[in-house]
Amino acid sequence: MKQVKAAKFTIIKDHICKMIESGEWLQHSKVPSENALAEQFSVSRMTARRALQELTEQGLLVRSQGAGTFVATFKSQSSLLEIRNIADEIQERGHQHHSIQIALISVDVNEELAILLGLKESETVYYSEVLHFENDEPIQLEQRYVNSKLVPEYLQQNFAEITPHEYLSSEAPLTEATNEVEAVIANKDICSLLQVDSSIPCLQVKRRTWSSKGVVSLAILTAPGNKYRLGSHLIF
Amino acid sequence: MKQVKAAKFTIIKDHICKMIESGEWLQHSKVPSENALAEQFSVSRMTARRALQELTEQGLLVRSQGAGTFVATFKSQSSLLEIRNIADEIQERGHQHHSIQIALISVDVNEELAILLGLKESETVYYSEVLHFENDEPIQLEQRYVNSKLVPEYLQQNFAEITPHEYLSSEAPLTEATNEVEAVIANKDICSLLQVDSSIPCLQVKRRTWSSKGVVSLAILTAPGNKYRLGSHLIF
DNA sequence: AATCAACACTTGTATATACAAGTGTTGATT
DNA sequence: AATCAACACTTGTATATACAAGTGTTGATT
Repeated sequence: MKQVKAAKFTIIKDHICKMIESGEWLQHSKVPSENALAEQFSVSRMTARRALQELTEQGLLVRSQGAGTFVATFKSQSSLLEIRNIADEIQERGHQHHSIQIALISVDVNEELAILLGLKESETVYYSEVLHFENDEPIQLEQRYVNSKLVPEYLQQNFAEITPHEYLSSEAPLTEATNEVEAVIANKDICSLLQVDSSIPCLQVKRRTWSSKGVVSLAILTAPGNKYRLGSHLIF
Repeated sequence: MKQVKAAKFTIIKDHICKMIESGEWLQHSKVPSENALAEQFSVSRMTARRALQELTEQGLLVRSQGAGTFVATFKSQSSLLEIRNIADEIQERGHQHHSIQIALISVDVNEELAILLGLKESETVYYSEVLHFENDEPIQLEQRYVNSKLVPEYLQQNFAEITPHEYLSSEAPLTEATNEVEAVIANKDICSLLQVDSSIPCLQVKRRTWSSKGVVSLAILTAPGNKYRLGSHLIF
């Protein structure tokens, strides 16, 4: 693992992200000014400015000339050039999640799952089931199958601390993903976890992610379709 | 209309856009370096850099430290980053479609529709409703509101021959789009058009498209969620 | 001919500085 | 009490400068 010296503006960005994600800085609260950050981190104003600027582009902050910089309204659809999965969006708003179960599964080579993950004979898969909350309401169920060859220590993670997505991103940098979106009526178990009536349509995203070494995981994300929207923004 | 003096970096951005859009600079061709642009436009390197930087974020250019800046690959970005709307996919398989109705609508400035389309006082909207088929089965309902200023001859088109999407693409080259995906229970009219039971969840995509002159159209695409999938593929 | 160090050129990060322009507060004037 | 000009503070744009770091070419050495 090559340790690259982090650029100064990323240190400031990380700091601000942490303050927001941890809930220390709430919606609409004022963020230190460029000059304040510059002094605090002993950098020039332009460097502090870059950190604020990039976070603004990512939709975490909003800025107003003369007035200052503020933590963005969490609800706002901020996504650029990406189909963001719902969990990612929640993450930015300081989400909570409960791990329901994790397991090691043996998969038959001919099963669809094995094909999707590109598994060979007698390879195994890790499975995790995590429920995501926002404001104490269940908002998304994440069922994830992970290639055990590529991420051997997956099951040892404490998914109360870190989301599967966060862990996978840190461990095996993702280079690519495919998404399939369906509208479904979820089964009883999922409905009861999400606390929705079984007649309510849900959005279901099947997302496969790749690292440079192959398919890392297949995530099945289910969310009530009336509560949450999947936004995207694209340029031709 | 207050005429604001354009910032220097936008002048450079506009110039580069024009060179690419006009076809003068082809895919992968080398773009002048920061220093070259700085001299050409009599600005500092940092200002020229900003123009290149922002166009890179928009996906028009790609940059490589040491090597230079190049015009991005046109096709790859769009197909990779696109949520393909269901009609587009059908199109590739030789689809059929029936026009159900077309109309001219007056919209109140305060209505959501007027806001979404960026309409001013007393401007009008064209409305079209087209049902798409595959193998003689209804597969998607397309309800589309079109800015009558930007596409004045919309209603004159024969939508038995050409799909609204095809026509709009030819008429006002689309530069940008936002999509919102929801899982919904469609109303009775839509269900009967799609020939599905009213308990079946549907995928509903709200897609707004822009040309360089503004919002061109708002399309509401509804499809049975169990039959059809919305696929996408993205690169981080 | 093959090798490779030196070099010119490119983008990336960072600083210090200047002025423009918008916002909200403070305090003198009415 | 109401008004509003002055002011401090904020973000936005722009410049000049320095060095880091990656790339591709050139030319001397082998």
